[in-house]
Amino acid sequence: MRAHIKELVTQALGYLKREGALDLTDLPEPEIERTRAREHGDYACNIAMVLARQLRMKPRDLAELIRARVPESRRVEKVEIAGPGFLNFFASAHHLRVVVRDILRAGDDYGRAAPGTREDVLLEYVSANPTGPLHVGHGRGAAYGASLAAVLAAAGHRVHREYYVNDYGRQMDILAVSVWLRYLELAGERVNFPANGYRGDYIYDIAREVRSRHGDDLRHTGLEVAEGLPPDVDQDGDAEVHIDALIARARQLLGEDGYEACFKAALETMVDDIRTDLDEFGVVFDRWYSERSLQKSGALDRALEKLRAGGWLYEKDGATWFKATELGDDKDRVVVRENGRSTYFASDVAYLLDKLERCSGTSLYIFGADHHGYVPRLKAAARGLGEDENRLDFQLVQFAVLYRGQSKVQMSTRSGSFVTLRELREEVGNDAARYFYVMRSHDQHLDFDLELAKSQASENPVYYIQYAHARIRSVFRKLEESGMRHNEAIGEAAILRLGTDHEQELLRAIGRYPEVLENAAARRTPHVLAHYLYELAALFHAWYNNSHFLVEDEEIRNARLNLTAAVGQVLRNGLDLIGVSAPEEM
RNA sequence: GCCCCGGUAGCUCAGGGGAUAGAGCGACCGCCUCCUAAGCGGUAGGUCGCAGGUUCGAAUCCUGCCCGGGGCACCA
Repeated sequence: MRAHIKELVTQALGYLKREGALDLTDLPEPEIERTRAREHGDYACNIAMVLARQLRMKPRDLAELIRARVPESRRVEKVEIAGPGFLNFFASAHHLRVVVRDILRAGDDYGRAAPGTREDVLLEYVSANPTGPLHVGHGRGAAYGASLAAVLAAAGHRVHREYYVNDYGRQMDILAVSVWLRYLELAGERVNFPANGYRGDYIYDIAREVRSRHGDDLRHTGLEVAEGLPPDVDQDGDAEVHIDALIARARQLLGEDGYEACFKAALETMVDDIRTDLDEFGVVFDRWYSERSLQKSGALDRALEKLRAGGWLYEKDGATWFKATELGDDKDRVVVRENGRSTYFASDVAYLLDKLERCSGTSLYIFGADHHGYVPRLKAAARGLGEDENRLDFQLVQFAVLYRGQSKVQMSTRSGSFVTLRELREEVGNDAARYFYVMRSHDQHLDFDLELAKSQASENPVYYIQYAHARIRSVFRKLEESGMRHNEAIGEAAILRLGTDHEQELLRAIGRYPEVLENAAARRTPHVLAHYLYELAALFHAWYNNSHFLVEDEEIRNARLNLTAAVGQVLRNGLDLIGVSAPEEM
């Protein structure tokens, strides 16, 4: 509809230009926006105000000139001039009628653009280190990423979803060693657990697993482990130095195979756990991309070679550096350390190159707000690789703070007493969690009220929306119980009899759905969809309370049932995109 | 110090160049012989952080300042 009106205005401008009434070389593209107030019609165009100055005309006079040339359209009832010079378009009854028909015909596809009508998007999200279970912060990134991916796909993008698994760096070694030490502990050895080790209970679970698989094969005495190691912080040493030495000792005592056993057990257990967790949350990926595979495939070397060929690398203090500063970052970045190991950033560059080669469109990153420092260095990397940095899109997800009523829920990763995503899901349910995570703009801090999320009352927006859907289903159940049938054809023919304010509002609202999706996709803001669904539910509840559907008059009854079915369809389609179920009854 | 996000009703937040700034919660007042009251209707409540600037038009864009949150590793 929006495109249609834009076309009408463009044609009107074209006529005027040909008639010589407009002294313009280029015709600007008219902007068509949704009106807010009912008396302003359905769509408004501000073109007269925009052009008035350069044409030295009064906006309202110009608007009148344009209005007189707007072609007739079945979908437009009338065009009015209002305020400082707006052209207000009123949708015709015919248009509203077509909306209901389109929704009922398209069903689950209503609002969905054909795949490939927009550029491809490679979306990476969550990508939490597999060193522990996901916590509630990851949950927001997961819910946001999954909803955004679905919205983008619905808007016509081909979307590829990836989780980048950091299975290479030092943190993974620390995890492996933590598992091994717990394993020794379970075997009855006395070992000191390092200050920087992973302390969560899940480490014991993995250790038990390793023990059941390998028995005492990996066992060494506490003395062998500790002998000659530099002191940990609690003995006035350096925690980092201590744990690095511990990793080296583990490698030495266990040998390549034994060490790998601990490492793999830890990695696989954690990744499986995360995958299951996300799966249950309705968050899925097309590919789990291993950081280690970048080494094996040679992608890492290739990326570094590409940077070197471009003259963006140099050696200093035994390390290899990337000249990020010359490409807009605020400091140069090490890619290969003095010890010969590549950095995490080097992997990032390699992964970036791989993404840009695989995806023709945009590579979209979803980061936690604490990672915003990555943005300039990745843009620099893209430029260093000779790629267009505009093919990268970074969305930063702000923190979520949990509340139980008025009081903040304390979270601390260090002590191991954090609230996991799983705990949150078990407490409030997947539907509420998914909705609450995306109901606020992602670049806004989120206060997540657990009590509200659990509440089964209208104050809880999730239940409110779901209840609207359940009510709709219940109307159709009642219909069958009273021995009546829904006749869509009769309803469609009589759709113009839907004349109450509530009905008109609902017709307008469901017709707006495709534009909501388009907007949510373009701005990467699935929260606008969450808001829209709430508004639609509110309009439905108001209508429901105000009128009866199962009336004697066959025409009115079926027309209302058509509208009811259409509203239910839109609610279902929208809820599906944000990963919330649309229950049949509650 | 530099960088990112924010400051809109008592609280949580929409709106991010347009026409009288919106919603939920909370407060107050109403509505069930009728398809689910897990709902609906109404009332009260705002110098859009402050000061300049751009514009026909600024909560919205720009600059500065104030306040809050986060980030600035040869960590991952």
